[in-house]
Amino acid sequence: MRGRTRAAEAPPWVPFEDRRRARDEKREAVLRMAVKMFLDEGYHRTTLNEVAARLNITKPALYNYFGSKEDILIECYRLGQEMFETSFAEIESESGSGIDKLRRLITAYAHVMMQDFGMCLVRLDDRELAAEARANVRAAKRNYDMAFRTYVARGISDGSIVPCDPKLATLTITGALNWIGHWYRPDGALPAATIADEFAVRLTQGLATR
Amino acid sequence: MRGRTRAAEAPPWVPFEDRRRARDEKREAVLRMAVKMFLDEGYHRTTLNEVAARLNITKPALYNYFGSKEDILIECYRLGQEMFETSFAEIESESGSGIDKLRRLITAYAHVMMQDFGMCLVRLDDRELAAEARANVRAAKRNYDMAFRTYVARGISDGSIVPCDPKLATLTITGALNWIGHWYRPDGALPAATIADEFAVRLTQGLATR
Amino acid sequence: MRGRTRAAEAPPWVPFEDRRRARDEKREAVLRMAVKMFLDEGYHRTTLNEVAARLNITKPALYNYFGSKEDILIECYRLGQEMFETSFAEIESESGSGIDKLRRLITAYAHVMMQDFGMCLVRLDDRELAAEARANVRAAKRNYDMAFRTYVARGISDGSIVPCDPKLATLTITGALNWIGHWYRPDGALPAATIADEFAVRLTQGLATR
Amino acid sequence: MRGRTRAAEAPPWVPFEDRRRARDEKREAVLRMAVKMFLDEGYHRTTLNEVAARLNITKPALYNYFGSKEDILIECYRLGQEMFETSFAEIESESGSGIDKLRRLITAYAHVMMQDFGMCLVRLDDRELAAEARANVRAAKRNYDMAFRTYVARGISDGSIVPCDPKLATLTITGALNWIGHWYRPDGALPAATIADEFAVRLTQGLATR
DNA sequence: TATGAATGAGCTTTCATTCAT
DNA sequence: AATGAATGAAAGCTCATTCAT
Repeated sequence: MRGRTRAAEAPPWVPFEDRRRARDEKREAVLRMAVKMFLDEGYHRTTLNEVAARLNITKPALYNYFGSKEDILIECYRLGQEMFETSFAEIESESGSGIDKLRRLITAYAHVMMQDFGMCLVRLDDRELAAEARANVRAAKRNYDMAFRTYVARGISDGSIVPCDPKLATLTITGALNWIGHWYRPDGALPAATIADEFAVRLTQGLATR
Repeated sequence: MRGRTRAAEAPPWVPFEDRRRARDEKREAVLRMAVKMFLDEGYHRTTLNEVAARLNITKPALYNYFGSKEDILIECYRLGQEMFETSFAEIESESGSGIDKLRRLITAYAHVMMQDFGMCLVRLDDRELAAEARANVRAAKRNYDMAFRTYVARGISDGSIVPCDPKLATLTITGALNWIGHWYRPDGALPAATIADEFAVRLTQGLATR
Repeated sequence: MRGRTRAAEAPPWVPFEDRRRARDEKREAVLRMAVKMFLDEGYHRTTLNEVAARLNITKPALYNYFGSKEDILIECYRLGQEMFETSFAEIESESGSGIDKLRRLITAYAHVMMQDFGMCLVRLDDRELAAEARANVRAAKRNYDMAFRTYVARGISDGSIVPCDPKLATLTITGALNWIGHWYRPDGALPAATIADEFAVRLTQGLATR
Repeated sequence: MRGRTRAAEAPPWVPFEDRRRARDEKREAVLRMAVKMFLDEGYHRTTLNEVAARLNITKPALYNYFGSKEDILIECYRLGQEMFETSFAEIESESGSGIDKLRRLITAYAHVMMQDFGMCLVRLDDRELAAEARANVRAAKRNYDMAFRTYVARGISDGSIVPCDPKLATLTITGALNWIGHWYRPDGALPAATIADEFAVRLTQGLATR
């Protein structure tokens, strides 16, 4: 009865749509809470009980949104990877010399590294993941490294970067960038944009021709 | 014959000394195995049972050498800290311009970071430690950062380093260095000395005046 | 039909109430089983596994009702103390001469001492408890002793008890009473009421004036 | 050779005797320390390590004197029983009316109950013992109870004690006496002799004819 | 006789996960 | 969709006891 009355008042797909949206919002809320707690306390020391409690729900309710604790972790990684990959794709689609693109890549990478899901990739331990998911994550990380290396190599080719070993050059750059995830505090003295821009300058200082 | 001769030559406390030495050696063996496994598998996923099994002893035997799992972890950190601090003290005692000492610090830090106990400080999670030990470790880490910052500042003063913000300059250097602990493989293509020397050059390229 | 009728009659919170009641009942069942086993076998020798097994549940299920083994013990003591204190309060609120109240106290104390939770106070070892809980229990025990001593002193004042040292007089009385917890068997030859009444007579025989 | 020389100097059994005496003394020292700690901390919470440490020896050394922890406990009980039985035998061998002997028994029992080995029988848990030793201890305890009951009955027969139920009369007496083991402190305000004498008076006050 | 080292057995506690409702 | 309750699996730690020396 009630259902019909409602259906008459509004397009029939609205409740479903609403319901799905509500569901998605809750799922996201779980994810945002979980990532914060994973980063704060570590994956192992974060119990699902505590995650649920902070969301004012109970532990089994989480299983409506995720199949397992590991699934939550996988999703954290996935969202982080998405952020990286979106940034990277945009840079790749643009034109510019090797050094230009390298600088843009550094800036973009730094920005992602200062967000919860982005820093997951360096702060959380991918050995928590089962083989498949772990392989996936590691492949992604390697790809990001390769992106840096590719731009360095391109810069050497097009003369915008001084001749050097792209592998070693990249290792210092990505190291400095990844470490951001370990010290950055959103409420700290340094704003994210400053950090990102400074790093782009500093990390390419020795590489640029001129 | 030899036995007798020895007995005549050696002081009577030898057996005790032997025992103590054997004990110390075993303690160290535990530690070396533990640190390897902590680094390989993570602290949480490494069970004392497995550590013991790999040493061909049983779990409770470990308690002859360490009071708790956490004590083993603390000792790993302590040995790492010792390595850093020994290196640092030597550099501090030498003379040289700011940039010189910074370079030596980078080389030394990189070397320690490529050894098991040294990389503990960045690979293991100090949140596993109870309050006191954790505070200790974090203070040590801060000190190391300060050492870098101090040399940069000194270099700016003595004109060997270009004027810049020591804090930001240091963040890229220590980031790149700390990250070594996450990618270095003793059996990899790059020898430790190469990495250390290259990093010293690269990470100061943009800082040196001339 | 019946379902509906019931639903109409009963308030909607009944299921919740039911659940809570069920929960409380189970908690009590745990407690009753635990106290029996603690008394039978001793606290240390009673494992949570055995407690759980006798209740046809598993060990971790116990942790739904109690935070730790010690918490169960604390609760046993608390229930025992409650029984003593309820009895005592009632006697205190009544009127009567010192010897009258002493006799009533003896009877009441004996009765509590012949019940599981009551005899906990003398049969279980309060050194199993952590400092705070132990202090609490010991204070309670001292209070009970003081109640006896107070009534003896009062009886001496009002002339219903012959002059004597209240401390020593009390020590024989409470000793005899506390020991009940060590020999009383519910299925033994002597009914609880007989014991309580006899003790009230016997233990005051030498004290009453006339 | 050396043996002979020695044998010539002194009776051959002396060293053996000495050695045995030394051994016995050590055994006793273990026992005295153990009983103190069992009483102080409880049998379970007293570890052999701690016993050994307090004697400035090591844990396995204890096994030279006792076959197991339980053996130590058994010996504590045995020594306590000996004390009781010696006292009892002496009283039994004397003459006197029922009430006289009952009073002497109370005094003697109280005295034993105020000594370490004596109070073992009521302070330590005989369920720690394996079946045989436990049966032995329990039989002894029953015997002591029976001694009291016998003297009460004898007193009723010879007219020195008023007619009453010997079982119930005895329960108050032995209860008060056994409880001494739970509150007596050697360094307390009441001297042992006072306690023993007072108890003898008080606990028979209601029983004596005249 | 005494020791350091090792062991086996056992216990409490934790936690992700499942299930009936 | 959500809950309370329960579970299996596992981990760290303790301790009496044994053994080679």
